Amino acid sequence: MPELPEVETVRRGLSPVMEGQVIARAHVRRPDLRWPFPPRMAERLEGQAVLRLRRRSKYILADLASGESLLIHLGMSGRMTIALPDGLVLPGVFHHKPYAFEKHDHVEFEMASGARVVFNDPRRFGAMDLLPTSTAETHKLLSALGPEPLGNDFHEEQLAKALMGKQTPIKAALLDQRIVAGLGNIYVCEALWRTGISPKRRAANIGPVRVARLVPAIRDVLREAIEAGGSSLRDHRQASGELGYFQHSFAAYDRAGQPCRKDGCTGEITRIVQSGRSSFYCPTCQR
DNA sequence: CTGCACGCCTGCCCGC
DNA sequence: TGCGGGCAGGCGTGCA
Repeated sequence: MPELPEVETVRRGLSPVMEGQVIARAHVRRPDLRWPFPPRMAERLEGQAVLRLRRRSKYILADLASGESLLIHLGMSGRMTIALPDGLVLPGVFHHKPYAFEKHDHVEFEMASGARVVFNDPRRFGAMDLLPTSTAETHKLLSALGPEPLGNDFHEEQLAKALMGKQTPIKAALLDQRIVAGLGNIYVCEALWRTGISPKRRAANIGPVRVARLVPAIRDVLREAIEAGGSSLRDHRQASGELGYFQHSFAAYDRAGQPCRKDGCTGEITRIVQSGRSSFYCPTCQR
């Protein structure tokens, strides 16, 4: 489900109930998600203050006072939502409702304030792990990640170098988290539409001018999506439980058969399958 | 090394 | 209404 904008939306929503707050109790209702939880996860979380909530790519990291960090991945269908008991008012937290157990609520953090943070994930492709904060970047899931697309390490030279010699289609290259970290199927489709690049084009065969245009296109689409609270197709919810609404701004993704929205283009958005995943693009203006 | 298919899960939507 | 097939925002593994 969630790509960088959805994860960032969730992180921002959780921040007022978690940052600087203590996890009083952790309820872990099953032994695993995609992988087994780390040993004694609940005990290692209980009583810990959350110093900071960070995001790296599609991962959320909660830095704890113990010197450990809780790593959270939402997989395809994961949600983290806030529930507040009746009458509890916290600054910056809106649209809450009291907690009522729902199917697939696998993990809950009961904060000392009384707020609950609920991790729900029907497909269980999500993950949690505990790792030393000081060596977080060497964690197996994080060590090979490329630059943050909204950070300073993502720029024209970096991208040109990463795409150099790559015979794979640009669609697959941009989904490769080692090249740039955080894009998924939706935002790759959208960024390629914005730059007029066909998802089928070999990565190595994109000229320097178009590589340069990809950088701001990727940044813009991610920033706009974060601003809109992410894209809600099936699963994504903000931490408040509200939908995101960037899906109404899609130009390519999930628009098969509909007219291309580019000025002056008379093409129609087409769905193709590349390495087993849908790509949506306009064959007329994306070359 | 690269590129790709597959599996992990559940739920939903569509056609019959 | 029921049932089977296809599809879904991710990602690690294993294969050629």
